[in-house]
Amino acid sequence: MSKPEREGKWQQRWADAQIFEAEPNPQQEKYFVNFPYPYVNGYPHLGHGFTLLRAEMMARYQRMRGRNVLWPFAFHCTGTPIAAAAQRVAEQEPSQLRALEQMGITGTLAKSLAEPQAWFEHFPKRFQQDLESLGLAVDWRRSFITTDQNPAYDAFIRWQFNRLREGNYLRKGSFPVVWCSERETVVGDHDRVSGEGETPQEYCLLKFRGDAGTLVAATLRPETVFGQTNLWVDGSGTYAKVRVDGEEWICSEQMPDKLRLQGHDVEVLGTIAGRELIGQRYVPPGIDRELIVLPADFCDAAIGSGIVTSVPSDAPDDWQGLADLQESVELCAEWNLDHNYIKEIEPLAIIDSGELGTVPAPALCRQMGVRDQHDRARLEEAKQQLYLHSFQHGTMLDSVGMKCAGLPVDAAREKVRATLISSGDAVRYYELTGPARSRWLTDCTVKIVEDQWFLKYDDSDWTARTRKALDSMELFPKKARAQFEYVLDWLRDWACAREHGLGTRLPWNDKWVIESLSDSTIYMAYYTVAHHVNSLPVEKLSEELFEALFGDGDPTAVPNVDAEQVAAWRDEFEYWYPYDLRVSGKDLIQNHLSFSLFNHTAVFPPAKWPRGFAVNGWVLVDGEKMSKSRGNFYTIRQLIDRYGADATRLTLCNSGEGLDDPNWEGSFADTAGRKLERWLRFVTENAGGGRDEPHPVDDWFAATLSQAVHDAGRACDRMRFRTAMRHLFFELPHHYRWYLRRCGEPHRELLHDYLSTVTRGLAPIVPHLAEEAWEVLDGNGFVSTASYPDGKPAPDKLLRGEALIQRTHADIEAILKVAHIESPQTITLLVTPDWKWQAVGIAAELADERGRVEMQHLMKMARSALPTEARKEAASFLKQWTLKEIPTLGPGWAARYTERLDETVVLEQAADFLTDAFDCRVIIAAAGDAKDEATSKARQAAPLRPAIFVK
RNA sequence: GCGGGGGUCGCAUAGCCUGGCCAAUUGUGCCGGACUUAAGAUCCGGUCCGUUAGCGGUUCGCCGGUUCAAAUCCGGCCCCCCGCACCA
Repeated sequence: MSKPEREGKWQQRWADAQIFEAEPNPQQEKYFVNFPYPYVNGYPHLGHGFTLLRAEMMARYQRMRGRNVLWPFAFHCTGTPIAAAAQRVAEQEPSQLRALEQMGITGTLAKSLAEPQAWFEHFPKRFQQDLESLGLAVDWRRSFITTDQNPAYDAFIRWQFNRLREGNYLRKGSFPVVWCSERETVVGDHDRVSGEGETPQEYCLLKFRGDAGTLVAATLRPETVFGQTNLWVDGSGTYAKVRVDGEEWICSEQMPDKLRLQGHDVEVLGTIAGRELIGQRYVPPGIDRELIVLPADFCDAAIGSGIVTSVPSDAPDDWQGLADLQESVELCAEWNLDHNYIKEIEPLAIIDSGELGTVPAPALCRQMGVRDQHDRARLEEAKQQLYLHSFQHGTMLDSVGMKCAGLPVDAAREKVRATLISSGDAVRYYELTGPARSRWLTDCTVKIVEDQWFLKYDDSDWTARTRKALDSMELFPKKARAQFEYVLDWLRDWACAREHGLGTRLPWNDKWVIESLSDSTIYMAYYTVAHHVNSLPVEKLSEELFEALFGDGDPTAVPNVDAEQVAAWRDEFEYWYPYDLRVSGKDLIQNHLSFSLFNHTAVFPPAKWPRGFAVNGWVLVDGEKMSKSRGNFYTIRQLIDRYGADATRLTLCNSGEGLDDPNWEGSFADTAGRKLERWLRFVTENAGGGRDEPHPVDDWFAATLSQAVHDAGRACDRMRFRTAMRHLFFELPHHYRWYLRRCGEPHRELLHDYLSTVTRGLAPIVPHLAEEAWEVLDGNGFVSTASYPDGKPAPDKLLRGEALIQRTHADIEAILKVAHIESPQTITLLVTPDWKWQAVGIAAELADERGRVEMQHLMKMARSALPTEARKEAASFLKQWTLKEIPTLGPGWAARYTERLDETVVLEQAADFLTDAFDCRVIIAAAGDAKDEATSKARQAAPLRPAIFVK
């Protein structure tokens, strides 16, 4: 039977037997594992595969540990990507069509994808097919999609948000968005013809008060107010006089509209020429002196307020503008400025920027050879460089105010901003990070949405409770905990609703659609009853139903649904929930997983809080990031077609564990299938075989096998499946081969034990192959539902004798190699005399915990304890032993020498093996009986290390 | 810059918490041998340097320290990955 046929056969049999369809069983301990539902705008790929498989292996492992396992799966459609992609298909956008084509989607199917509906139908179906082909042990009955396309799920999410609102976990606030004034709509990335990725950026709008009104200037660096020396305006431009929130402002003519969008009360009063402002004096925020208004050509009335505050110490533009004026009497005269006064303006040192000094802008301008204020390229570069550098390394000098002296720049920035805003000397103001143009060909601006809903992740009580939930969770790997703890504190309020895209509408205001990271936080609870409620008609999907299923509701109060039915479903939720494990990539720590935890502590009592998170790195392909442009992007389907499901799973399992990025190795994948076939052949050829008589080395292999299984089980408990796989699949065969070399033919029961153990141990990883092997072994039922093998650590004593043989074998090989002896005639093994054991025992008693032995004391003890004839040799032996051997043996060495091993017996049992191995006579003798040339080697004999003489 | 995780013998990985049986696991690649008409598969051996007796030398990002003893502990530096959000 071919591999695909075999894998298909088992998938069919599992489905027929419904072994993965989870039903509550109060007698049995449950285990609920899940994976963040994937966003279905493509097919499952290698990246999904790795994380997914970890959940899958855990599900299968826990089932074999006797747990009743729930492992469900669903699909996420909320948000803008699918809606936008469908729109683009409708518009026949070439890049979108190409993307589909890359996935092999053309013709009618491609055409149909102009409707989001078609995406929901096509991709989840294919996802499921591909994952079934991979052999996933999922209960597919519970599958669903999100958004209002699915009324039941939709109702569930509405229930969740009602609960959040009742619990006061939501607040309304303002939030900046990218806006098209023409269409009066939010402009997402997908709605732009240029400027994708540009976002609103918060500026600090500074107010400068003077006779003509209040000049306003936007800055990203409020901490530099201490270094202001003047103001800049566009002398040839025209400014607007505007009444803003009761104050009279002077700003660019574009600004009133922007201010209005940002929630200010704006009335345009008239205009004023820039020229008129020049030479006037204004009182700046943050410092205590008047500033003069000067002309500058880099002032652009189209950006911000068209007015710029000047900090020549730290802003290259400002320095250069000032320098240009200072160097030109004519220029000053042109603007009616007193050149002498201008010349006296000097930059003020306010920030220590490390190697760039305390007045970095002039220095940098000179160093880069900036010609004048029109040398834009150099000035831009200087600005970039300086901005980043002082943000990262800068410290405020003692000359600054507002208690900022000594603070790092980023901290000072926050402090100054907050101080100025609260004193009314500045206001928050937003501009885009760069120009963006909408699909309707309008330039976008920033609008403050006033009634934006937020989840209050910043709330300290909520955070504290969530932190408590985290404390009682199990994390895989444990190392991830620090990152989680940091994130819970760091999270701020989250804008949880959108005016566009797909999703569930806020129950109390259907203008808002719940955002995709907010409708995916507690839905794991929905899995517990999904197969019951998915198909319910709308009239049964009441608030009361979900309150009775997941909250505090009364089952008898549910409209249109039988109370007993509701109670039964509630019992299922009670049985399965909380989830025991959620597996994802480590990038979700900072949003999705933390959100999930927050929402659980808001909606559910502590008994229903999540029990475990597992996170992992992002899969690399042969050491490189996977990407379509590199040509190393693989879908699960492609991998299965090329390697088969089991080989794909084995390679994924082998690619890594822990937080490091796992690495899919092509060369491993190429040989994985062969390795698996080899195991199956091995099982087939050996099932039922073996001898019945015992052999001395049987016990050793039995112990080694048991130890390996024990280690593998412990590794699986910690989700270290690669470690487990390596123990069972790569290391055990080495031991088995040694075992065969030692005894020729394996013992019947032990052989069966070996085959059965490895087969079951591999079942979570490569289930199809394991089923096939299990059938060959006449196993009971499916291996998928068999019990994971048990093992225990091997007793040292059992390993010691075999270690002696292995060591001796290796020593002989080394000697033959180094001495260039091709075919030895006789190998004599000279077993150490009793008194050496005794001597080692004495040394062990005298050794301190560092392994040091007081030599004089040792010799004295040895003299009285050891037989007379040995005394002469004992001195040199003990010296060698204590100085040279002990340090290399490591701590705990003494234990291995306390119980004497009868080396003669052990070696004699292995004599046939050694004779065969080296194809020569092997003599075992006491060191004291050494004859002829062998005598010279006899002295080397030590406990557990016989002297060897080769002839 | 901030938070987190890393850097090991061609490549990939184990070991590090709890220092010493660590020249260091396992896979892959490569080399040699057996089997085979051959290829493939399989099995055996080798794969830091040196070595005519089981040994010696030099290694675990770089520099320094602690210790009888450091891949492992401490300090500094360099480099890589993830995240720094309102997006799935």
